[in-house]
Amino acid sequence: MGASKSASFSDNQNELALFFKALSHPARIAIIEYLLSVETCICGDIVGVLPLAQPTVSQHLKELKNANIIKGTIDGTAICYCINEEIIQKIEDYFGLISKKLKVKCC
Amino acid sequence: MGASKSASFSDNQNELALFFKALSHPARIAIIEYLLSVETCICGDIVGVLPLAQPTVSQHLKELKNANIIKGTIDGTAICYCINEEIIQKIEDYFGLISKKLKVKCC
DNA sequence: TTTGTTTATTGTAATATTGCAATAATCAAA
DNA sequence: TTTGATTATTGCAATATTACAATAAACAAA
Repeated sequence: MGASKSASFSDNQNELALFFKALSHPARIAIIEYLLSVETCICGDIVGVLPLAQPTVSQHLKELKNANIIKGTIDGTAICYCINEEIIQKIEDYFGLISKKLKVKCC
Repeated sequence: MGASKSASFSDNQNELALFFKALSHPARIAIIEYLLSVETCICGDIVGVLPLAQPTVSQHLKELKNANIIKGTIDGTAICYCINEEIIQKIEDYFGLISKKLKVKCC
């Protein structure tokens, strides 16, 4: 074997794992940090910012998009990428919940 | 090629990516949820809870430990596992920071 | 239409992850 | 010391990820 036994876990567990998997590469962290640093969402220069070839960057962007972490809309020849606020809020809440549970229960 | 070009990114970006990688598997999410659900940190029955063989669970626990997400201390024949509060707080803060930036900048 | 610019897709090689049987290691209790 | 219980390690097969050259697709402007 070798494939992940995702069918053995709950939908919620798989969903969370997929979200974190999308963030599990430094290039994708760098993309998010770049999107946060620019003043506008319209940004057609992500390729020039990263130390990776264009097809590789395109692939990483696709993964972030599939995971619903960024949104991309066509803007002439360029693509406008934005961070999806909703999902960030959702994850912040998730860790907040964990924190709250830990404060009560941990030794 | 095919290996991750981690040397091309900052220490902080790599560190974050490694943290998320440790959470990028449903079994490891399940382990964390289980640790949160039990009333005490002393828990030698994680293997029985997961739909995976003992060596596989042991491997997942090792990865969570390496990522500093859980702490394990020996307690007789069993191992006592706990969630590392510090790192959870750190990540909660990270997403909080992203949220704050988004509220100001996003279109 | 041709050219230039930008992003996506395909194909492929290198590397990493996942899962588990077999086995080892550790330690408490008989 | 032997037995039983629990966790770790090793070795290997199946699968997934990463990176990029080559190429395609889409579109604006000359």
